[in-house]
Amino acid sequence: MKIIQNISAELLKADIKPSWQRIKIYEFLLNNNIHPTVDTVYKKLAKEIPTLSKTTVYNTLKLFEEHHLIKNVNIEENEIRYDAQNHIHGHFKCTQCGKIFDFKYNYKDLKYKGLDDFILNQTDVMIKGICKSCKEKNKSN
Amino acid sequence: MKIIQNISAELLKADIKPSWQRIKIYEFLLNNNIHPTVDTVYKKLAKEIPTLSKTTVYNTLKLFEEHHLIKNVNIEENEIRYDAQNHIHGHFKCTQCGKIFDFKYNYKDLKYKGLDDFILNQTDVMIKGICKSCKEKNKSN
DNA sequence: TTTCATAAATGTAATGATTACAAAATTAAA
DNA sequence: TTTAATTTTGTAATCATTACATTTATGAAA
Repeated sequence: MKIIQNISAELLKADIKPSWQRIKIYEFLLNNNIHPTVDTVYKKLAKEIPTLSKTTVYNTLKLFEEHHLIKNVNIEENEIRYDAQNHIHGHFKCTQCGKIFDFKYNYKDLKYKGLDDFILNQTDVMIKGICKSCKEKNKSN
Repeated sequence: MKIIQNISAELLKADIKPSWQRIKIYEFLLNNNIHPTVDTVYKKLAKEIPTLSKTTVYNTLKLFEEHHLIKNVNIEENEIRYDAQNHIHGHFKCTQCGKIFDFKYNYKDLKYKGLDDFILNQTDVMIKGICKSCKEKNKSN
């Protein structure tokens, strides 16, 4: 749980003017590592900020992304999800229950062929499969 | 360049009845490793098959994917792309020119933490950055 | 060949996420 | 306070995808 002042300071450090909406949106992302969609963020915060517009959520999240405060995680086909975690991790999507799991991997050991003289800014490892819980559920049937 | 008979046989092997549309769509994917969108496939083939419907392209590509003949590559935020290559490779997206590059990586060395007892079906490595050509273009400015 | 049943393809309409845009509200500066 | 700039808001437009009903093609049986 980060307090508002810290959040405000982090926004400023990223060259983002800390408006109330921006603070609340960033706070939500920091306190909810659930790779939320725009709609999820909007619905949760609309309770606290009744005047909140979905366009604001879209604009704000895009702004955060451009300032490298959060990452755009391309897990689902049809919607953007965001992730505010700053440690390197991969995403596992269970194709049965739809849940998304974080996992760690040895990213330092990764070697690439074909990307000489390319600038690598963001690496994502995405795995699809069946999660433990679904796997066990399937066994019992 | 695969010939029609081979393509037909491959479809049958995947339990897919080889209709003319399906053959042409699969042929296009095999001969064009460009991670095409549905729209790209549709537009190219509409010239050869004037009656082709975009819905058919959607349905067919989904069918191919369900039968593990092709893969759904989640490179862009807003559209599905497909890949018929069967060797393991990653995708690099240049955030400047938008081009997508394939690259090889040492996938056998990848180790995961947090996915014990999970079934891993498909692993994707996606990198965003600046390609060599754009990097050099930027230098000269 | 004709008939019938099934599968595949087609076209249109609906959905839903995202974006464009202009107006309203807020903030900062003068 | 006045003014300008920034941020937020709401509505309308866009565009990829899907739903669905109709038409067409295919294949087997008579």
